[in-house]
Amino acid sequence: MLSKSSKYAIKAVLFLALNSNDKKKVMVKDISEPINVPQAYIAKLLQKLSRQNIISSSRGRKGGFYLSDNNRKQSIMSIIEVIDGEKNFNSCMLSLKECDEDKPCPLHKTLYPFKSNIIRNLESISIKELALEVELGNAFLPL
Amino acid sequence: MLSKSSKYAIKAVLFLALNSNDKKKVMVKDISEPINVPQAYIAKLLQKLSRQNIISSSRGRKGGFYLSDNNRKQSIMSIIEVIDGEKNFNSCMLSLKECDEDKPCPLHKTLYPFKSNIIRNLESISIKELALEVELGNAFLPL
DNA sequence: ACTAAAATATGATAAAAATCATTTTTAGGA
DNA sequence: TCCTAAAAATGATTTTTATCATATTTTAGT
Repeated sequence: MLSKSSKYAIKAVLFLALNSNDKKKVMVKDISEPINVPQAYIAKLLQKLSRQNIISSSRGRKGGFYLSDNNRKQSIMSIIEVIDGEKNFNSCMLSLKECDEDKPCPLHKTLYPFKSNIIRNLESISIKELALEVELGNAFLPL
Repeated sequence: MLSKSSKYAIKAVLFLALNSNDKKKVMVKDISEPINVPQAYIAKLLQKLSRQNIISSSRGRKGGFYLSDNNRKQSIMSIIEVIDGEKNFNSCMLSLKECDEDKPCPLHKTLYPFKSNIIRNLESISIKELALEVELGNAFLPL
């Protein structure tokens, strides 16, 4: 469903949402350790997200990654799109090229409604909202 | 979501549902071509399915793959389980080891209901039922 | 029995995804 | 200005997934 990379990225962004702001930057090694993802690997993902303005970064001394207020307004889907390139979600369950309401694959009718709801949710939930759930103790981010 | 292998396998099984029975066996090359999957590759998948009694086969002259009446009663999920090994579906959206109702990951609450419905559907739809949809012209199996 | 046609088994190769290592650029502080 | 700490860039390696190739067994027909 989600690639490992997307999962890592979401975890890292949530970690940043909870532990950073424009005054308080966090460097990769202090992100990679608590979320339990190899440092060099998460660094690459963060750079990609930063280039697409999903997260912010500054380099050099006192540098690090962080989330601005604007960053926090982005949807969870935007993270996935940057990392996985949206292909995964929008494609047919059986990977038939031509699969839509008119010419649905055998699984389309039963599964598409659910899938489409998942997509809609991921598009509508913002980083900020999701982080709030963790702050309120309604959700957890272990390992 | 589904691995390429699972998708191939489902297509092949549906093809067999539509084009074979215990009197009419089909050999790999006559399956691989219409469903557009490399012959040697689909052969491996079919062998795996055959070993787990999802489909039937007989070798030697006049041999081939086919679906018995019992085979057709199997669920679509059973195909996926044989090929992918069920890991993919039952795991948390963020791959956290500990993620359940008590200690949900941030995406659990919003997405689990949909995912769980998808799983339930795949478990309840039989091969026969899905093939019927294609026969009735309600669903298509192109490419 | 023999042969040819089929699945089955095994292992090799290729492609993609994930991980690791090294170098370069940038910016703050002495 | 120069040193150092950080991200950014680049590219190499490993692992997993997908694909290909070859040999082995089984079975029907002669």
